[in-house]
Amino acid sequence: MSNHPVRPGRKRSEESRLAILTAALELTAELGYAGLTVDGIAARAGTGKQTIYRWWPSKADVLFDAMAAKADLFVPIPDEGHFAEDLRRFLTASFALAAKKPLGDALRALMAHAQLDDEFRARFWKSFLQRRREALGVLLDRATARGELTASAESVADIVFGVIWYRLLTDRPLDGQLAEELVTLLSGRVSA
Amino acid sequence: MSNHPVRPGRKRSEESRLAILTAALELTAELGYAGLTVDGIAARAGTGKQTIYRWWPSKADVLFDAMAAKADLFVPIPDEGHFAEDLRRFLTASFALAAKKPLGDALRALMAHAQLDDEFRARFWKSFLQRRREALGVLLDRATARGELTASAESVADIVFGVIWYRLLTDRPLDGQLAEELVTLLSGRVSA
Amino acid sequence: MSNHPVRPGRKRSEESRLAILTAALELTAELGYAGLTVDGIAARAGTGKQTIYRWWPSKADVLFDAMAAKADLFVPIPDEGHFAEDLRRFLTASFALAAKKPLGDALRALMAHAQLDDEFRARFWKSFLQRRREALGVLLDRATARGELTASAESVADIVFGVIWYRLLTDRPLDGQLAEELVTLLSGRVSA
Amino acid sequence: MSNHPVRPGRKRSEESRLAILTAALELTAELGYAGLTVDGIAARAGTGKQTIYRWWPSKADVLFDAMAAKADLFVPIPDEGHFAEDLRRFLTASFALAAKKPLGDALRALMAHAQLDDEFRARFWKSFLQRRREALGVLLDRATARGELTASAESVADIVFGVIWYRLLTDRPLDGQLAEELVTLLSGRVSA
DNA sequence: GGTTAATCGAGACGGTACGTCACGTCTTAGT
DNA sequence: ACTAAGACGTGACGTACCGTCTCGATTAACC
Repeated sequence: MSNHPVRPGRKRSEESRLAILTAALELTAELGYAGLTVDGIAARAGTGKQTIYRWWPSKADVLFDAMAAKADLFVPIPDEGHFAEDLRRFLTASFALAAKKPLGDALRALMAHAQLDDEFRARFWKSFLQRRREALGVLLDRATARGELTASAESVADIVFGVIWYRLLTDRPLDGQLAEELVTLLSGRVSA
Repeated sequence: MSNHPVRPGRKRSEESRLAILTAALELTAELGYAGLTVDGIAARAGTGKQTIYRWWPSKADVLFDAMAAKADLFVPIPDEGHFAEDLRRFLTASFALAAKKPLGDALRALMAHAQLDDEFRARFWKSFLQRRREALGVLLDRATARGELTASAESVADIVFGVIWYRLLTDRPLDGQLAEELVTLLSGRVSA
Repeated sequence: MSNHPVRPGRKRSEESRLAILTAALELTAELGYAGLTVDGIAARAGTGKQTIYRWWPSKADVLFDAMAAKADLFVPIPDEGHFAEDLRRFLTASFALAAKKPLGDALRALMAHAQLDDEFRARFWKSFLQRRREALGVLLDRATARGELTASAESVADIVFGVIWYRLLTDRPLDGQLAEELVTLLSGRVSA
Repeated sequence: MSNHPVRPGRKRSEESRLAILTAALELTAELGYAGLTVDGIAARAGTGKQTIYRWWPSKADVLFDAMAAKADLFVPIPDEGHFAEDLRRFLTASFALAAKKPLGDALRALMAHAQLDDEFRARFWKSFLQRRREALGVLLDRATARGELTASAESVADIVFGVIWYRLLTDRPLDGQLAEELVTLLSGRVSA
């Protein structure tokens, strides 16, 4: 009944898995995503290249796993009673995530890679972008139920993530003022 | 008085320049940006690779020049009397641009490349992104003067371009409904 | 006890090695050394260029190995009892070697290459020219012991190889008459 | 009747001709023949590349002309009364030539180039090697008339030039002892 | 306890594209 | 006609990574 039928043979090395993820993150921080190579990861991790190719389809997937392992990418937002505060918290958490040192750069790189590799694009959408939308969706559903939204949930999501990604990709910081203006605009409330 | 003092030597070949730009655009359409190579451009254009490297720093710059040569990237928006209509026209023109066949894909690729190449990122910002912001800026200045804006000009620009790029990069179409919601939200007016 | 401690990793491909040597020799015969390129060898051999660069420092080294593999470059001369006959046999064997079709041309090319590449010059001296001198040295030692030499062993070697190379490099055949005159002059004997 | 019919247009620039020859010699001395390029000569000489290609078939021909302009390549040997002394003087003059700093290296390079370029090989033979043989030929004719030769004139020439070139090409100095041994061997005389 | 099978590190392999270099030719304006 | 300057098409260079393929060794489940 298990989907992990007991197979003979050596088990996957947890040590190698971690070494690879660590190496990927370190190398991205040191050389940038453009300087990240599978050979480089393998060398740094003390691993064979095959071990990487066996478990990840591309170096972008390695990097994504590495990020997911090091950071909480999907922070839940408790119900604060009204959308303005919910959104403020969501934005604050998201801005903090993007500002974290190797994280913002890595996300930019993954979004870039997604434009060049159709298969990764699909995986990135499903495993990250869509899940982020769903996290925001929880807030939007609550707001919709309360009649607090000034635009369709779909558009609000596109505005929120659009602004975040646009600032990230154009290398401009995500500051508190922007958050407040978004809250005001999207919740129909004046900020505190 | 001329900034082109007469220099000796053979003049740059206009024929080669055009052949290269055409080849770059064709190959991007046929193979995608990932399949675009300098060797490929040179072969298709019937030029030497050196001729490409002599005049462009990277294949992304070639592609950008090719796009700029084929499409009007900076459409001016006449004063329609109020911001809602100005913005509607700006969005319609921008959405149309992004939907044009090889153009949207090329823009996605250039934004991606900008994430991997710092020098290109600066050039792309100056020669495209910033100029697009300035085009929108004209509208925003008019609206500010009339007191029509619901948020700071800076944030409005980030929202407009953020939504456009986010939809583009996540491969989802830019539809009329989105435009109307943006107009309503940002101009404080109910759409016609 | 082995000087080949077991190393991990895939073994060097004997098949590729042979294909490269064969291709190098064929292409030299077909196009001349000037037309011999690493790209060409790799294409003909069905290998990657890296495989060539991994194992040989230059195309001249490839060609030398190819020659060494196909021909007996260092024929031993049995003791014939007196230097005149020893030398005659050495010359006959050497002349035959130089006259063999792709061999003479290849040797000319390698000597030429040695003039343009200091590192290859050193390798060519050690792996070919010096070993040829040592082969002749055996004969000269026997002759010295018997008191048959008309000049110092060093000078005799320079004369023998000098004449061979000079004729080769000036594209003039090495004929039997020359051999006889050398034998007479250097052994102090009248030829049979 | 003149073989220099008066032609219209600008005369060949003597200044450029000299600058090119000087540059060729300097660059060969500084970088070695392998580092000698037509672009380099033109840049150093302050000349267009076309001017070089108009007057010389290859960079080797430029270098040969440069050498010929700087050194007396064909020193005549006065009749000293007997072959031994004639030969000694010829060898001394030749050894000195080969030892002169940029000259020996340049000669090595030209001989090498001749192996890779059939047309240059023919020109080099006619304009240098053969003329050197003729210079020696004068001595050999005198010796033949006096019955002093120990081998055919042809073979003696091959031995003399063979030894010189072989030592030169294998980067070993031409010393006085070698000269004496050659004199002894070829003139049938004991050296002074 | 031997057999079978999956994994591991290492590293060689066939490829593709890179960005550079030098070639020899052509074009320009000027002498 | 010749010159300096320099852009051009061509083709080879040597390097970097790619993703795949042996190797021999190690580790686990199965018989």
